[in-house]
Amino acid sequence: MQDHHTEDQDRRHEHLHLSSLPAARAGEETPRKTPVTDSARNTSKPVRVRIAASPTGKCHVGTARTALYNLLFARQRGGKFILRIDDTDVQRSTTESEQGVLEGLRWLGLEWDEGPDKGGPWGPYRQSERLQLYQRHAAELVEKDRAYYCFCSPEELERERKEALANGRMPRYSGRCRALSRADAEARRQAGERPVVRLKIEPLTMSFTDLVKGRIELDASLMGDPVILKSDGVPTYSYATVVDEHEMRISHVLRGADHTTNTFVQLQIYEALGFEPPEFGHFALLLNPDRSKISKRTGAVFIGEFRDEGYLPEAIVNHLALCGWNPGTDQEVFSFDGLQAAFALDQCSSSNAIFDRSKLLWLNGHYIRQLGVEELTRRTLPFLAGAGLVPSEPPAGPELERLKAIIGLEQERLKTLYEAPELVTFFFRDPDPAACLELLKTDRFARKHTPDELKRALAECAAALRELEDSSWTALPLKETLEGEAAKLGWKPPELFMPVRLTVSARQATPPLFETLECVGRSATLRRLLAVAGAP
RNA sequence: GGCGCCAUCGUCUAGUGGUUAGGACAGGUGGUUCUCAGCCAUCAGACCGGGGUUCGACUCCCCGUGGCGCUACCA
Repeated sequence: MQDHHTEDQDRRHEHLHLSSLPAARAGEETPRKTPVTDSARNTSKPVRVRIAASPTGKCHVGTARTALYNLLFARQRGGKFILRIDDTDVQRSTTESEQGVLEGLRWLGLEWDEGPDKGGPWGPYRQSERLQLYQRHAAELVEKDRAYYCFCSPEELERERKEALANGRMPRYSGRCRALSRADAEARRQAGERPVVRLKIEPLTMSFTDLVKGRIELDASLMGDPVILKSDGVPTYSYATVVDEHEMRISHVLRGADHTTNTFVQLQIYEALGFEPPEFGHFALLLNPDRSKISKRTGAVFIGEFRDEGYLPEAIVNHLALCGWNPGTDQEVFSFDGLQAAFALDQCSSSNAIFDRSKLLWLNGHYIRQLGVEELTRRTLPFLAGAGLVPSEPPAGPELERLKAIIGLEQERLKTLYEAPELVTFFFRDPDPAACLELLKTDRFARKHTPDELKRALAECAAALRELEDSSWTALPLKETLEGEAAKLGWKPPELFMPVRLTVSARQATPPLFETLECVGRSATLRRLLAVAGAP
């Protein structure tokens, strides 16, 4: 009897441990019939991974990173990447609110193979559209006596919880309704009461081998019986996820570390349902700069915000990849294909990482410099149009050529697309002469001479420059002319070049002066020089 | 409170008993240069604390401490 009980427990225990390595059982007398190793299972099933997104209306960086890791894993194994909407929280979920999440992922280039918008063999891909499935399995669990109806009221539960806390005990469900007979439960349901369904937790010492964190253990006897179906018939997260992972043939559940502990409840649900659990891997979380849980309070955490701030999707993907994973080499810059080749779960960090903005900014600048001028111009267009510098319909012909020249000049000083309008405005609009004059008084090079001397010099420059025809208004002749003027004045080059720069752009930093003048154009340059030279 | 996970420069991290503890971003300095940016060079900067184990610990073990997570009819 005793033996039988032990063996029974042991067997169940084993079932819950399918993912543990056989080595952990070394010395066991009777070897398992078919010892299953992680690697054996990995190759025996087609790889299907998923991102389970809450329809919160926005795509969170954490969600994006998890999606990326899943996608990379799927692609390198020739598997499928599935997008599922976990919208069982009726309060927060609206039909439109999933749109933001989809947009964010898509903008990053993290395209899914199956999802709510494109269907697939195991849909629907919204949990709210699968309620009957959960309810059916829940009824089976009650039938099999692995779950039971619980009629305890939320108030009652809350009171017990507080009481336990006050007495320093762990708050967990007492299991009172376990004792209810099936007949009583049925009668009360007929009478109109709306119970929840709770899973009967087996008080086992459990463990599983996490693909990124290694072996993790937990004593299930410390858990209370969890609700799997709420009184309104909607499943709880842990339960719905188990049913879906199974029904959708998910082979590897790769998700955030906030789900590590939940995994044990889920393993018990798999066991109760008679489903073989998938592999699990939990990624360490992304944190705020103060090491607190990441939140919208502390700056941008949504993909859409980064897009609006002029970040490139490839920079974000690259940075996200490096936040929690490393290639084991000194390489920092990765294309998506490069990531796909290098990514590995066992190189993923198991300690939390701060989402570092400055490194992202550097990467963004790097990718901007890498882009062809044509492509960079195309991507910058929406920002320029937003600032009213160019019409919203894409320019063509000479207009486009000029725009490309301008963007080309600013390319290596651009860290985000968002900065573009501010940097290039002066190519399109004359600056305020008064503002230029102010700068002439404070700039460290211009300061070498009095405002009157400067105005005279600018007027002379204008006169000299006027001699250049439109056709020879290019960097080299411009350089020769202005160098000649500086020599004539007996000034060091910067003492003249800087005032010219300030006069033409009202900015202390611009691309190289002569290329800049070329792009600003003959008439605008002369007009601006004269405006400041003749300013009061 | 209980349980789980984690702990190397400011940040992301490499490192698996013996290393000048390496790289990248950010910061400092210098060079290139008409400014800025870029590029190049260079400097500074870390093993949470305490006990063990060991000839020898960043590395292994234990205890603290700290962070994060879970402990819901949220996901």
